[in-house]
Amino acid sequence: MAALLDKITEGHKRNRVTISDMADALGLTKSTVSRAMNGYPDISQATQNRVKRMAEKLSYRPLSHAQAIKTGRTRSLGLVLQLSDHDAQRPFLAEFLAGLSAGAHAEGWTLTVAASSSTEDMIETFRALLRDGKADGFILPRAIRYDPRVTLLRDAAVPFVLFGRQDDETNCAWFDILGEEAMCDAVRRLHALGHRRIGYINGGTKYAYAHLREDGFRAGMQDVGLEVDDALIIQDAVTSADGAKAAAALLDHPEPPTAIVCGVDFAALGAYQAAAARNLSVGRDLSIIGYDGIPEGAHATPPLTTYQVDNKAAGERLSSLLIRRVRGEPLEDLRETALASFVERGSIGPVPDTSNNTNKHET
Amino acid sequence: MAALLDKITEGHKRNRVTISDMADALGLTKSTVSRAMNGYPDISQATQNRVKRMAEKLSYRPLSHAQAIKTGRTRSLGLVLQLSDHDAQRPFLAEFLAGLSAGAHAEGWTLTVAASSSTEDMIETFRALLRDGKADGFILPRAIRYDPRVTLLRDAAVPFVLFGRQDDETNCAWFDILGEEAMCDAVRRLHALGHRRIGYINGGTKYAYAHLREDGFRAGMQDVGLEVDDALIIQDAVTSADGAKAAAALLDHPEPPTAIVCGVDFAALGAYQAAAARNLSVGRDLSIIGYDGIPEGAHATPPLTTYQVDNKAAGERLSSLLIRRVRGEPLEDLRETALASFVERGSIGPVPDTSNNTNKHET
DNA sequence: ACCCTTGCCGAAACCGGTTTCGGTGTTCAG
DNA sequence: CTGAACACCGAAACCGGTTTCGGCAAGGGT
Repeated sequence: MAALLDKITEGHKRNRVTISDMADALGLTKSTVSRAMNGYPDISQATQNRVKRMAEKLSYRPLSHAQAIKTGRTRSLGLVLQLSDHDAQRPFLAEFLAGLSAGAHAEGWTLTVAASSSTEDMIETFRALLRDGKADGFILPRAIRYDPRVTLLRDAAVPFVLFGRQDDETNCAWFDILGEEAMCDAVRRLHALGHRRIGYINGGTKYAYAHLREDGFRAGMQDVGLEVDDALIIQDAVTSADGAKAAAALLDHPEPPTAIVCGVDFAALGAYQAAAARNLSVGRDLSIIGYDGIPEGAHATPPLTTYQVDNKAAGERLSSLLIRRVRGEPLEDLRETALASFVERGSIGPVPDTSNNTNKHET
Repeated sequence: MAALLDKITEGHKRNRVTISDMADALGLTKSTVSRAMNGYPDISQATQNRVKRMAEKLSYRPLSHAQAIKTGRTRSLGLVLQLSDHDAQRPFLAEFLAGLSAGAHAEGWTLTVAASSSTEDMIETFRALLRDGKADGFILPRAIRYDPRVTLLRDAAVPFVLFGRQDDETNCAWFDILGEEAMCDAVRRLHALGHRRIGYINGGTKYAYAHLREDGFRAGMQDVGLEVDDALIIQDAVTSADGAKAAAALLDHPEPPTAIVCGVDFAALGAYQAAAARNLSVGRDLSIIGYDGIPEGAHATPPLTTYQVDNKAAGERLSSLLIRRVRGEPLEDLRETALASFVERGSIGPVPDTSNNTNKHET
């Protein structure tokens, strides 16, 4: 009889300890246990401790679905990916997810992800997740300048946190890596190596990061006292093909740059091709600095000097921030930045001998 | 008064239509509505239709958390990633997730993902997700030969579906791409081009796919009447560095192969390097075929001939299979396969002139 | 005409929590 | 000594569903 019962309960719900079990074990009522678990002030400290110790002992954790039906919150973070994004943030995704998951797990939260193809689709996806209470808040990767997701979620009064800074920063929580500092630093380093004509290949201008990085590049140029030649700035290179084309344009300039800073590593790798096509040796004839720290860069020849961003750490921070946001902390306290770390490899070097610089192609 | 009420309800739960609203609108009770929605046989067909039409009209969807508390199921698929995996299935992840998400969304399900670093961690992650009812079943990417996840989940009587085939196929639902067919086909094509000495660089032998693909390679060799020289088979190359080393070993063989088949594209790209280091022109002096269809392959010089797998479609199929599994369909009906599609690019060609084949290095 | 199915649905309990409301027992001022 | 304030907890309603149980009416057999 008892065995039969065991078998039945085992099959479906494995003897999970419920709040009633807790109440029985403690000689209290469900309501008291609930309020103790949630730290309500009208439960004495002594009782709270007693309850929490018992929870520990019985390894009781309130079932999030059960609470959700009353509270509406389910302790889960939402992430909707956009495949149309350039390369679907491919290199980052695994690490980024790992970070998000780790940050969520640390607080006992989970991560629900959805993918969308179009922007329309994306909005619909948000709506569906919200309507079904599948996410208490969202992480918004790859901030766009005037991000439609932000207006959508803000109107719906749904918590979110941006990865990247939006134009209208004041109204959101965000985490970002200071790409502009990296770009600025890149210029300084190149200047220290003697470079005076420095080109810049920017990333996708629809994204917020591109503008920031360009600003950083310009700031660096100003710092070292160089004037920027707008002909040496090219926009919207996010793939290696884009980068090759952009670099080609720079190198075919009457006064070509001796160094190129790239907003994204893929573009930098494209620049390698353009250099090779012109018989320029990267690191000697042409210095290249990228940004992102994709693995392909390390395996290129010569290995790409770049600024490495820690996407796993970013994910962790974002999870943490969003959880705090859902818990009600004010926006102002929920903004963090981090720096990308410089990784010096073989793709930069001192400026080449300038005597026959313009005819370098014939070397 | 009414306005105040509106404001309050709006803030927290946006006037979601509940089962009681349905009951009122229809003049039925909650229980009838519930059973009608779930297609219970003791509700007349007429009433079922009436209820479902009304659900459509009011756009009512039962709240999954609310049902979960009684049923234990929440209409969500679980996916736990292992970062330790070679390159964390990096190239595939975005597409794969998109497919999973699409497949889930089509049935009104969602996807919750978690990441784990170690195997221990992974088991703990499964447990946590199950204990909190965050997933009704799991998708298990990258099948391992004797997969610990399989035993874990089978013991716990939790539905799952494998991406890839396990050694013990009879006990699971799975979806897989027939990599062995691709490898076999590769050999046939190379043979048709005149190649007689063909090397094989396999992927990670801990994974199930590697054994299957090697079998496919051997089967192809047998098909065309070639004997396999075990010295021309190298195992466990999953990165481009691995591939370069493996290919180097093959090319330094006294009787080097004129063609190399690779179990994974990354290894194939590594073989490019080994070829370049020996002044062999890929596509002329040495033919290379890969498998996976990573984007890097298309941009290599020459572009890599490979077998493209559609990871998005795979994800969709896996979601669908798992959902059916959770709904109770028997294992036997839940096995599907697909083929990778051959993509001919520049990395293969007719066998080079054999007269000075062994001295090719000096060319 | 009577009983027994069978089809169909309502009433109410239940799931595992949260929250409102109220009722004790102390304490402390008057 | 009384009354009010306060700290603390129990009783019960509630959230949005599912499920068990039972009741009623129509149909079918004798």
